[in-house]
Amino acid sequence: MKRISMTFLKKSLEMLKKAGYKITGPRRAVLSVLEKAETPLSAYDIEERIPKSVPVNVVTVYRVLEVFEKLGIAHRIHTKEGYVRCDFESEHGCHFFAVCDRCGRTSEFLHKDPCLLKKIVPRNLAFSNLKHITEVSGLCRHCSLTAKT
Amino acid sequence: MKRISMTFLKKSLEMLKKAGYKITGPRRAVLSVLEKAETPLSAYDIEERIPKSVPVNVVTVYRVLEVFEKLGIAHRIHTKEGYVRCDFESEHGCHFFAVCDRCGRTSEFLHKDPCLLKKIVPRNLAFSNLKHITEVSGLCRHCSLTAKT
DNA sequence: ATTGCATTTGCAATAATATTGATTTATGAT
DNA sequence: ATCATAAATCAATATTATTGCAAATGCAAT
Repeated sequence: MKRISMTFLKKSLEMLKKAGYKITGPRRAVLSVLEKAETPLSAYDIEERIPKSVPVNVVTVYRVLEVFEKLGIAHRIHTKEGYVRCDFESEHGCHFFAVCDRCGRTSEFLHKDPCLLKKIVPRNLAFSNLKHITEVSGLCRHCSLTAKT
Repeated sequence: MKRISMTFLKKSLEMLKKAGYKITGPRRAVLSVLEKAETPLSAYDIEERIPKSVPVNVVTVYRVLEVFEKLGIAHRIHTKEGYVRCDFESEHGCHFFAVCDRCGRTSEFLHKDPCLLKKIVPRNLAFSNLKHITEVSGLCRHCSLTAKT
């Protein structure tokens, strides 16, 4: 059976249902904003981008994002404050987000080697449960071409 | 000539001078707090730990930290909100901070391979100027032994 | 020691971000 | 169509961060 790539929205709704969460207006609205976003958005950013015809309270946005993060629908970027959608491309490997220091645009990618982090962290630190979602930062292609200094 | 390992305080003061910044009471006070800290501290945390005999305003702490981060004296941890001191152990290699998800204790370490990050980020992302200071998180030894679920 | 002066600090006000509890509303299952 | 329950809203408050400006401080030169 061939694997069919699903849209962010469709897959997200499916994940919500599966986890027993209800499909509500605010959740749809936030998904829709995340889907279009090119950079990480704060809860307030998201609130602003939701059509005023169906206003959603910021507090609600916070709570929706909390659920989304728990389910792996959205990821909270720390390098640059804000949330971005997850892409679900694969279940395996090491999950990374690359954040551009200049424009903030974020790219998600997977490294095929799931043990990569273990190689990075020195043995004597004895860290376990290493997070598979990690952020790195630098300059994206566009910004490194137009960079000054 | 033999390399002599310097204390955090001494080296920091030297760095400030070299960069043309003045050695002031608040700056000494913040350095002293960072030196003792075992976990990342917010500006407010730091303010609290400064002896009330020579109080330093939070706003000042913010500004001091800003300078420290620019000079590489302190590093702002994103995985866990707060600042930690830098250790200056070496100029080369890849700089990492490992943050414990449970207790927040932070360890700094270097990976001898300076190009490690380039191996992680896929070529087609074309990120340049990859930050040499990166954070990873997981459970430290102590916490993984006493962890529940 | 004293002076001059740029840098740094403190203060007050405000902005931005995040959290809570109580109440109302809307969803999904029946 | 009804109903139990999850979710959304509102208002209030907490936390974290930023700004402009007047006053104080560090430090180099006298």
